[in-house]
Amino acid sequence: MSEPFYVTTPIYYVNDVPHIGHAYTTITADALARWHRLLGDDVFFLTGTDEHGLKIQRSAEANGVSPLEQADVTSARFREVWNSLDISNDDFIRTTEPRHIASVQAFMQAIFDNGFIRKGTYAGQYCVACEAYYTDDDLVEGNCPIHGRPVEWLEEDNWFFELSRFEKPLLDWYEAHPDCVHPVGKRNEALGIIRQGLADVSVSRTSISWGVPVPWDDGHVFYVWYDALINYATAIGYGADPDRFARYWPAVHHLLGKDILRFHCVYWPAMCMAAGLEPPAHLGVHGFLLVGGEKMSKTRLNQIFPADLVTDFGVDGFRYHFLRDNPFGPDGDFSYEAMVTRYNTDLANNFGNLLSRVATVVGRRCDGIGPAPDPASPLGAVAADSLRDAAAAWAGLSPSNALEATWRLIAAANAHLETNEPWKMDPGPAVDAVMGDALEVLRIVAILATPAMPATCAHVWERIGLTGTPAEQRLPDAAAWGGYPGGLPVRTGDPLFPRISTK
RNA sequence: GUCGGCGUAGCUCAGACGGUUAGAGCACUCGGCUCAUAAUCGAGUGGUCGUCGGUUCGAAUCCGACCGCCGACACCA
Repeated sequence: MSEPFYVTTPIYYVNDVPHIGHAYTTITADALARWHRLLGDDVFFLTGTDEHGLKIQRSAEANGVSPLEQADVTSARFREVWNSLDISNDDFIRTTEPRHIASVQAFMQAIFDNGFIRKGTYAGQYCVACEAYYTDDDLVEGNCPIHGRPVEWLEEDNWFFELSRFEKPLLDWYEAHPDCVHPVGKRNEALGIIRQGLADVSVSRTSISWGVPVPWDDGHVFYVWYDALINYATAIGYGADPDRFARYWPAVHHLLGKDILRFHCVYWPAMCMAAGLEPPAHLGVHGFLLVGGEKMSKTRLNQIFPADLVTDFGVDGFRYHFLRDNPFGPDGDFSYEAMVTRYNTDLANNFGNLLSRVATVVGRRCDGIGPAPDPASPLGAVAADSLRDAAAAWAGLSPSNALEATWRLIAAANAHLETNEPWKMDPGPAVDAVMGDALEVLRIVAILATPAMPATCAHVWERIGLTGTPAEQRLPDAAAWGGYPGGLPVRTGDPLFPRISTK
C-alpha cells in the first residue's frame, strides 16, 4: 500500500485577484505533490476558494448580483489561473458547496457536543473591510488602523469557542511534535502566541447572513474563519467517508503564508482537538514575496499577476523561478531583473543549451541515434548525489535546494563534455560513451525537475527518444545511473528556453 | 514597551554544538574551446563575517553592551 501524502494550500478569498503571492504557495504545493507522485505516494493535493463573509456579501450587493454569483466569477478566475500554470490539484473546494456546508456543521456540532462552545455577547468597533473588531487603542483617529476607514459599532449574541481551555493541550502537543511547523522560527512564534494566553473566540455572527448556518441556533452563521479552516477536513470526507478521512488525516501538509499562522498553528489545532481529532501533522509557513522591498497590496498598486510574467518566461520558466529563487520560509524580494538573470543562466544557458549541444553532436557523430551511457561514468556518482540531496530537500520543504542539487548534475554534464570534447572525435565507442552519459543526465534531470517544470521535462523526454513521460517514472529506481537504453532517435529542435535579451 | 529573529564578497545567500588558508551562485577579469541559445569549461579579483568589549591556547561561531533592520504581541486570507 503506497504512502498517503495530503498537501493543501490555503483556500483563497474570492475578494482578491490571483497574484504571484497566491501562485507562489500554489506552485510550491504543486511541486511537492508532483514529487510525491514520483515517489509513488498516494497523493491528494487540495486547493480552492473561500467564499463566505461580509466582504463578499457587500461586494455582491454593490455589483447587483447574489453573493454566490459574485463568488462564482472570482472562484473561476482562480481555477483558470491554476489551469494556466499547470497546477495538478486533485480537487478544488469551494466553501459554498453543499459537501462543505454539511462538513462544517458536523465539525462544529462535534465541538459543541463536546462542550467547548458557549454563548456570549460580543460588542465592539467593527471594520467591514477587515471583518474584524477593534479596541479603542487599535483605532487610528477613530478609524480602522489598516484601512483608515470609519468603523461601525456592532453588538451581537455570539457563540464562543473556548479556546482558553486549550493552552495546555496545545503546548503539550507542540512539545510532543517538535517538527510540526516549518521553519522552526515560525513554530516559536506559534508557541509565543499560546504562552501569552488565549482568549475564547467568537465563532458565529447574527449580523450577516452569508455563511454556514449554525445547526443548533437559527439566525446565526459561522464566522468565515471557522468555516474556512474546516475545508481541509471536508475535502477528504469528514463526516461523509470515514475510511477516506482516516487515510489522509492527520498526516497532512498545510502550506500557508505567515499572515495566517495564528489561525493555522493555534486555532486550527485547537479546533481539531475540540472536535476529537488529531491536529494537522505538518504546517509549512512561508514569507511574503515583496516587490521592491514592499509587501504587495492593492492600494500600493504593486501587485504582479502571473500572466504578466508567463508571457515572457513561459509557464515553466515562471514555475522554476519561484521555486528556485525563494527559499521556503523567509520573505523574498521579487525583481524582474533577477528573474531574467536566473532564467538565462539556469534555464537557457545550462539546461536548454545542454540539450541543444547534445542533440547536435549526436546528430553529427552518432547518426542521430542516442547511444547508451557508460555504466562506469564519473557522472553516475554525481547523479546519485543529486537524487539524494534533492530528495532530502523536498522532504524538508525546500524546493530551492532540491533544484540546486539537480542543477549540479547539469553543470557536471556540461563540464564532462568539455573534458572529453566529443565534437573533435571520430564516430565510435568513445564518442558513444560520452554522448550516452550526457543523454543519461538529461533523462535523470527530466525526472528530477518534473515537479518544477512538468511540460518542459516531458518535452525533453520525448526529444531524446524516450516513450511515456517522466512523470510516470518511479523514484528512486528511475534515477539510477544507466537507465537510458541507447538506440533511440534524438531530435534537434528549437531552444528549450530562448534567451531573453537584457539590452 | 515586551518577546523573538537578523546584520558574512558588488548582489542573493550558505556556513555557526569554537579549531587548519571563511564558502556557493550571479556579476566582473583573464585564459581554453568552438558541439551549443555570444552558450560552455577552467583560473582569478573580491570579505578586519554590523560595532565595541569579554571568555578561551584559539571566536564568523559562545557571553555582554551598543548600532541598524525586521517580525510577533489583533477575531489581520
